[in-house]
Amino acid sequence: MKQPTICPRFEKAISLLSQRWTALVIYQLLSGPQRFNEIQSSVGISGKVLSERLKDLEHQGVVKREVIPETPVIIEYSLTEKGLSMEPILKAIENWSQAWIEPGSGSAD
Amino acid sequence: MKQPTICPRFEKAISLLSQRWTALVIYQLLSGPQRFNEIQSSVGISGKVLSERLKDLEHQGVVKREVIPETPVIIEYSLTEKGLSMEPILKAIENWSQAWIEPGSGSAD
DNA sequence: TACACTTAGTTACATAAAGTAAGTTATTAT
DNA sequence: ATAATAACTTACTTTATGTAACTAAGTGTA
Repeated sequence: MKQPTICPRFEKAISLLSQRWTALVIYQLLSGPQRFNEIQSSVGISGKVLSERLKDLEHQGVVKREVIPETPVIIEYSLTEKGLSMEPILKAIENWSQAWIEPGSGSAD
Repeated sequence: MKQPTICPRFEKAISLLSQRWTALVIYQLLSGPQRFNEIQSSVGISGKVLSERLKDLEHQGVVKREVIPETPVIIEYSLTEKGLSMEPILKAIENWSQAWIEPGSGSAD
């Protein structure tokens, strides 16, 4: 049994961010709207999982999917207001990583 | 092929925080040194995974394990300086969750 | 001393999540 | 018509988590 000593809203936010790849995908989208393959190759995630994550993030109102009826049709993913508001979190992680993680070591991939 | 558009230090920090339970354990320890069972019951993690996480966090210099030779012997886990310096991250998540997550809904995990 | 209880784990086995790679549908370039 | 690209999906394998029982050391009680 879990007795939530911890705030359920906080837990929910954590469980969102603790999903593998989610934070990285959001971070990537922070630099602007992007297409599926763009995100996939810059983040290094498999198509399968990216597709899952994007759907999930869409349902949670963090990411917006737009079909742009250009020449062949472009599908563009971007952050919603909710997603953009996570920037301070990602920046905090970035700052911490600059201060405390040494670059050279182990396996990042 | 993956081309790391993303800073390896940042990725490393993310992969640390994206491990299930890790952020919650650190958050919990932010409120002070605690014992194994205390963390386990407040976070709602299994002993097996907690043990793994704690070892991992120790290796990464985030958590410190201390054996206190009191009456029966107490094993206390606490954050190192590196661990304490993650507070802004957790606070940012907390703030975001207060602003953007509604408490009542679905499945947290 | 024997029996039960607590702490701090570990072990074995079951289920869920991720990775890999090939396949799909639509469109476009040659 | 053939090959290529974008955006996914499907099938199958590997890894991570969950569950629950078990261990070792110490303590409390009768």
